[in-house]
Amino acid sequence: MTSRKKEKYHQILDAAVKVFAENGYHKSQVSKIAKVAGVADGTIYLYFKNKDDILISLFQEKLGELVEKFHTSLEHISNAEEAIRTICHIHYTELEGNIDFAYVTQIELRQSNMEMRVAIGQAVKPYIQLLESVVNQGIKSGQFRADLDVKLTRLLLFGAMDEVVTTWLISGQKYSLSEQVDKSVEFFLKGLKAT
Amino acid sequence: MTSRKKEKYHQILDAAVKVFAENGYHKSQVSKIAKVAGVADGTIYLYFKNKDDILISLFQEKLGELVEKFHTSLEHISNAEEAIRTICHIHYTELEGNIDFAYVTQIELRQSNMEMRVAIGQAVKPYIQLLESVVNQGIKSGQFRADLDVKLTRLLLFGAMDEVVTTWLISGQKYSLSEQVDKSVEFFLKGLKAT
Amino acid sequence: MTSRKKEKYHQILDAAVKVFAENGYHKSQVSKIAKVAGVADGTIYLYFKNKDDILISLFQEKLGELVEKFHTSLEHISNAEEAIRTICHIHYTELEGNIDFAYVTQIELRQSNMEMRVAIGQAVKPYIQLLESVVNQGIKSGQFRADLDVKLTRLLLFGAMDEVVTTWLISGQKYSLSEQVDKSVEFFLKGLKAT
Amino acid sequence: MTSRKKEKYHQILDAAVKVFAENGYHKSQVSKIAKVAGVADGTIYLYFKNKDDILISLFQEKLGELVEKFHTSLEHISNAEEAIRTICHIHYTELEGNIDFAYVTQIELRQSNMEMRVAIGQAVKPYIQLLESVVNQGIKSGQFRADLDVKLTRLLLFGAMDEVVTTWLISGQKYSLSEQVDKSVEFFLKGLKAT
DNA sequence: CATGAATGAGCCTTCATTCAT
DNA sequence: CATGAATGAAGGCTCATTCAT
Repeated sequence: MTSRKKEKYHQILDAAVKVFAENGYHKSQVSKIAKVAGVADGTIYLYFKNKDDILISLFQEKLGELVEKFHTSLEHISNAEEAIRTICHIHYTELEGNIDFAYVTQIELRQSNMEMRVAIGQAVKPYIQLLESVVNQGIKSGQFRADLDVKLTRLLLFGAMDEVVTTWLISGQKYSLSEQVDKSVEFFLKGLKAT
Repeated sequence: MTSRKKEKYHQILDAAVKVFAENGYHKSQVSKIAKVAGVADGTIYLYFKNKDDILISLFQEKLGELVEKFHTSLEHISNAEEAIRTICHIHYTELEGNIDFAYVTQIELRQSNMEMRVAIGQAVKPYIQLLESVVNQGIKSGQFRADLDVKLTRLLLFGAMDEVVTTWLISGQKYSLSEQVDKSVEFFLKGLKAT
Repeated sequence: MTSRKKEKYHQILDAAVKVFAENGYHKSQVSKIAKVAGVADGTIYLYFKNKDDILISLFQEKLGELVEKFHTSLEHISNAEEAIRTICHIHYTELEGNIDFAYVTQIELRQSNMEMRVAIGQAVKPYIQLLESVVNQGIKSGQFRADLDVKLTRLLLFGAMDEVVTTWLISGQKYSLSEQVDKSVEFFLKGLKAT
Repeated sequence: MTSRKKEKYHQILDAAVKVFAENGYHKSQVSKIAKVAGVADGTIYLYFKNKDDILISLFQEKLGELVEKFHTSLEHISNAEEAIRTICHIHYTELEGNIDFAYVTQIELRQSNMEMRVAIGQAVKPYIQLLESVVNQGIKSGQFRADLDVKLTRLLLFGAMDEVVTTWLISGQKYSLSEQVDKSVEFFLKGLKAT
């Protein structure tokens, strides 16, 4: 029973990614998602509160998986520099490898009202916190500057990577996103300064 | 004649900033903007092609002014480090000082379809190019690392600042944005590394 | 299921005849039709593509019924003169007996754009063809002149009857339309000439 | 002064024929007519009460000229048969030679509400009366049947010709309209009957 | 659990008309 | 007489959501 429920739940989410990515959030009708998912319109509302909820759930679900991946990959990495590199690598490659999800994340998800953004903020928090813990770890180990403002730094890191992904996406993915990892990480670690 | 035209044009844009900031783009009726601007609904369409055009024009107009400010402020600054600091300072303080515009820029503007994002991209370009020229100048002067990927770096800088502003905005502006300038700039210049 | 669907479909068409006849096509709001039909505005669009489609469907539906009547009545009539008389009789009496439909047919239907007129032309075709077949039959039987241009004649017949109906309608139906049958038919058969 | 007035009046009417014929009445903006006429929007309202009035005036004006032509041509024709032939000839050739006006007359003019149709009816009246007088004359001279219902006959004649023109127009003017004169007149004179 | 027909609120845009200049 | 910027009423259509089956 529960597994069947989950099954349909994921059917709908999978359909939603496709439809949102193809048409954009506002131009995606719930009925279209239902059609792609192979369920009736009304069935959507047995699994989701409303259309917004589909987008939020979609994001939470997928981001949850992603954060899972981050944690798994970082499990045996104690070196902060290496951790930063790993995070950036996963961030870029995962989105590069799943353009539909990337599209929803970088473009459609921003088409949200204030309430939704708060919900989305909650979903992103684990990732932001992951960044924070890595920075903290780096400071503790002496690899990173002790005077870093951790709360600010995590934003700067996330924002920088986020912008790179979005620009790559809007450009039409004309170049390799994963090839930007090394230079991005180098910027994070060494900054702009020559010395 | 032309000045009167411009007058009404700006009346409408000023009204639009307020209305968009207060209600969000999709929940802002054109008639509401007209009311706030003190013109008839139809008058809007003498100055703008449609609702989207209001948002785009608004952004272009205001961002144009902002880029103007950047250029003016940078005119007598040849030091690349100082230029980065100035840019970040203006970026943060201008948006901190004009929350309505910040809101439209950081939140509402993202609620746009692909076509609009392209138009917006065009408007942001001058700013991105400004960042690029500063980075180039820093490399040339030897202040910045010669191996920087300029195209990537400008995105990392912009994305980092952009995220800081958005997060500050969504947090409810509970802290000072302009106080983040120094630490942000330090991150840009020195990166994460301890040495 | 299907019968219920048909039910609502005809509910809407019946409402449309009334509303169009009373207010004219352009001054008839879809919402008014919905109200009279006892359905929600949106329901209209489950059965019709748009407002134009209502008018076209209405015409096709009703004219279809009418052509049916013509065929039924002509089934056992082999005499061409009698056939002409029957057609004219049905044409006048049916419209006289259904003023709302007559109004829509003679007045509102003409308020259509070129695209609609093409669709309408298609619907009228069976009737025009009926006229043609009767004329052909009359020629074959020797009752009608062999040198008649059939394609032209059918138009002259239709146009003449059509104008009589329209004029009667615009006059405010101050006289009996069906009483015009004999004289009309006599004109068709004998023309103007004295001999 | 008056002549100048008339000048602009006709400028506008000429523009209106073109614009109505090209776009249809409902899709023709007053501003478009003004543009084509080379006057300001507001100027239109110095010469016409409203948009409807343009169409009606246009029709009255042009039809007046046409009726004038009818009268001139019929001046020296005392033979009723010949008169019918002349009328049909002028009716077809004039409209064939002025497709814009034909379009407005046969298609756009029908896109009118009840009030307009009454006004139009008034304008057509002289033509209908002309037909009536010819029929009367034919009866008096013994050329036409004495038992003709004159009021009905004039409608049958007008309606028949009108339909021929409209069908020719909608067909895309693929054949010669003026070549239909002889057969049409023959139908009017001899009717359908063989003997 | 699932369906899908029905609902009905909501809004951008057009354009005939006016009137201050 | 002429202008044309400004007006503002008006309505077709969409689509998220519901609920009887």
